[in-house]
This record gives sequence, C-alpha cells and structure tokens, in this order.
Amino acid sequence: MKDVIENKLKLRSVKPTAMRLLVLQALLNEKKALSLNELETILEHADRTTIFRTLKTFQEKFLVHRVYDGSGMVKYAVCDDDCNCSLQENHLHFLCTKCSTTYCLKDAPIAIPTIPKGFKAKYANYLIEGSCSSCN
Amino acid sequence: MKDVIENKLKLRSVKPTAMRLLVLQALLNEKKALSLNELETILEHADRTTIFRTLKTFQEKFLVHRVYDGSGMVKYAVCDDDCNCSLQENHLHFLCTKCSTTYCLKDAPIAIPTIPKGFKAKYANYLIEGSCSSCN
DNA sequence: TAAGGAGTGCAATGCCATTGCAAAGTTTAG
DNA sequence: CTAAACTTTGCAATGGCATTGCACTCCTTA
Repeated sequence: MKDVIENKLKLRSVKPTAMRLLVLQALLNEKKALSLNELETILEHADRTTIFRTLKTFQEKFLVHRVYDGSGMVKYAVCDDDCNCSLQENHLHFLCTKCSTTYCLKDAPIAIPTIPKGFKAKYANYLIEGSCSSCN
Repeated sequence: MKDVIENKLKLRSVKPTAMRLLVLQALLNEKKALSLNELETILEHADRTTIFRTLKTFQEKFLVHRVYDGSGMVKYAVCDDDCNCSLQENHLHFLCTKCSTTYCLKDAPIAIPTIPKGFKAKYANYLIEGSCSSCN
C-alpha cells in the first residue's frame, strides 16, 4: 500500500515526505472528497497549514482536484494516474445533503454541452445534490 | 419595467418593498449571476445584511437560485417565472476565469446522468470554467 | 560540513457569510 | 383612529474557513 502511494507521488514528481504520504493515504482510504477540516480530523496531529499547502502542491501536480460542492468548504479528491484535469476528464460529484459526504462518481462521465459562440471551456464541474445510499 | 419586477415578486408571494425591488432589478439588469459583494457595490447605499436577507427570502420563494462557481463567493441569479428549482430545471453556469463573470446559460439544458443505485438526486449544478466571448 | 533550499508548524490575518438586537415601518384588531 | 403585533431594515458583532508571514527544522549538495 505504501508503495502504491509513493509511486503515485513519484509519477507526478512530488517528493514523498511523511506528511504527503499521510495526506494522500487519507484521501485514498476515504474514497471520497475530503475538506481541509476533515483531513485535519483524520490526521490527528498534523498541522492545518501543512495539509493546506500539501494539497496545494498536489493540485499543481495534478494529484488531486478541487471539488466545489456548495457546502462552503472546498473538498479534495484524488485524480486518476493518467488525469490531467482537462475538460474531458472531469467527472460527476455527488453531495449527500444529509451526511455531507461528497462522492466522486468517476464511472459517470459527464457530457460537455455546447456553449455559446466565443466561449472557451477549460474545466467542468458537475455536482448533483441529494441523498446517498447510506442515508436512504 | 418596475411593473415587471413587482409582478415577479407578487407571483411568488413576496411583498414588494423598496429594497427587494432594487435587488431584483439589479439582478435582472446585469443578466448574470452576482455575488453579495457585487450587489453591495451596485446598490451603493444598501446595507450588506439587508441584501443578504433579501436574497435568502428570494431563494426560499424560488425567485433566485444560488450558483456555486468555486470563486469562493456564492452568486445569485434570477429564476424563470415558472421555475421551481427542481432537478430538471437546473441549467448550465459558465465562469469566466479572466473577468470573474458568471453566466447563466439557460439555453443549454443539462443532461442528468445516471447515478448509482440507492442515490437520489435533488439538485444539479453544472459549472464550466473558461473564458467568455468578451475576454477572447 | 557548511550553505541553500524545501518542508513544516505556529500565529496572525483577512475575507465573506451569518446572526443578535434594536429601530423603523407596516399591517391588523379593537 | 390607535395601540399591539409583526415585518423589514441597519448596525455591530461573531464565526468559519482559507491563506499568508515568519521562523525553525530537515534534507540535499557542493
């Protein structure tokens, strides 16, 4: 497991420090998009700022993507190994309004709609709000 | 024009106070999603709190909907008269990362993707980021 | 092994949404 | 017509979360 995580970092040219391994592991374990707060809770003794900066680094290296779920907090989810966070690679996110869990529904690719002339699309973020299977 | 706005309010059983007329007019004039800050700037002498609460009322009465564009600020856009903010009525939003304008692309209906078993969708919010025609 | 750079932690700041409370305005009952 | 009740508004304060500044530590490299 630790190897998998280290490889993921190496693949994106991010030095595998202790903190980075922890943050990435937490994100992989939870299998859902996590907010800074949630990560802080999971990684009990880690500093908020460090996590924040780690996530920033991860974003720049396409290791994670931000999810805007309208909860007021930005959440973070792990990218696929071959992801470049381009338009076509954006997938669906689902926010359960009961338990505040944000799911990355990678298997539900989203259609890029036609946009008006003169507009250029770069990123897509499709969010569905509702209730998840655990809450129903 | 004033009549149009008053009618919109009446239609949703919202008392047409001075502030409410102003806020709704501003939103209609601009033809794009506005943040609280932007509204505060447009309505020079209006109090931030009042605008906030006005928008809250509007939301409850389906006069406006919130737009989460990941800019960190919630934006607000006017609903169509027959809108109930239900899943099917959600439309596309476009954030220009250059001028920070958020457009409501009402003519680009969005497809509701199939979601996993056990999940129930309630609202949809589809955001495209890129650059708009004015900035290209 | 000393110097430079990267990573980390603490404390402080700042931005924006939201709430408490009191004043002003509006409606309603008597 | 008027007092009571409710609604709307404005000011001030609070609170949550993201972000930054600075100093310390660790790791790399010449």
